Amino acid sequence: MSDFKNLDPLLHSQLRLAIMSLLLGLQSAEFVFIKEKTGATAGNLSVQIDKLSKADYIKVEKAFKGKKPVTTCSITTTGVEAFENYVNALKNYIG
Amino acid sequence: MSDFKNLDPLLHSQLRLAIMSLLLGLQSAEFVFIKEKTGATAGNLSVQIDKLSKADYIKVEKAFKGKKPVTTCSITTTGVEAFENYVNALKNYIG
DNA sequence: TTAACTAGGTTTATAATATAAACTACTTTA
DNA sequence: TAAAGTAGTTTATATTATAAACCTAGTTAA
Repeated sequence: MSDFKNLDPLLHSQLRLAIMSLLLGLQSAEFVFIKEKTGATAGNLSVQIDKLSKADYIKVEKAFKGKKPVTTCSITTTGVEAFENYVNALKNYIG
Repeated sequence: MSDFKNLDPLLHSQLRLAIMSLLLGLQSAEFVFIKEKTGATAGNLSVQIDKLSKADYIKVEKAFKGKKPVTTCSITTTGVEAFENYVNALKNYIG
C-alpha cells in the first residue's frame, strides 16, 4: 500500500477492536463483563482474547472469585501503543 | 454487539476502505490509478471493486482509451452514506 | 445421590474473507 | 512472428472469524 498505511490486522477486527476499546477505558475487565458489553459469544471472545494476549496487547489473569473461575483482562502499554498507531493509520482512510 | 455498533463488513476491509477513501476524494478514478495508490495486486483489486460495485457503493464503467480497456470507478451516494455510517460507527471504538 | 442445570470458560469444526497465482485477450516491440 | 507488455478476470489457497460442541466445577431438585 503506497498511499495508505497498513492497518494492524490484529486490531482491524470488530471484536478485538471492541475489546481493546473497552479495556482502554477501564484498565481492567472480567471476561463476563466484556462478553456482555461486546455481545460476543463466549467461544469467539475466548479466541480473540487469546490472540490479543499472545501479541502482548493485553494481560490475562485467571483466578477464583469464591468458587467460580474469573478471567480478568487489562491492556498493556504495548497494547495502548498499538491502538494509537492503528487509530493514526486509520486517519489516512477516514480523513 | 450491545455497546458497539456493527461495522459494515463491506467497508471494514483495508483494501475496500482504501478504494472508497480514494474515490471519496476524487469522485472518479481508473483501475490502474487505484491499483497504484493502494498498492494492491490487480487480482485483489478486481475482486474488491466487484464487491463494492455489487453493493452499489461504487459505479464501474468499462470503456476503451484508444485500444486499451479502461475501467473507471466512482462512488455513489449510497457509497458515500455507507462510508459516513461506517466512520460514525467506528467512533464508538476509537473515541 | 444422581440427574439435570448453570457458570465460566476452551477447543474444534465450519463458514466467510482476503489474497495472490494463474489465466485471458489484446497490443506493442524486437 | 515471437516475446513482452497492458489491463484486467477467474480460481485456488491461505487466513480469519465465528459458532457449535465440549469441558470442568459447582448447585439445585427429585
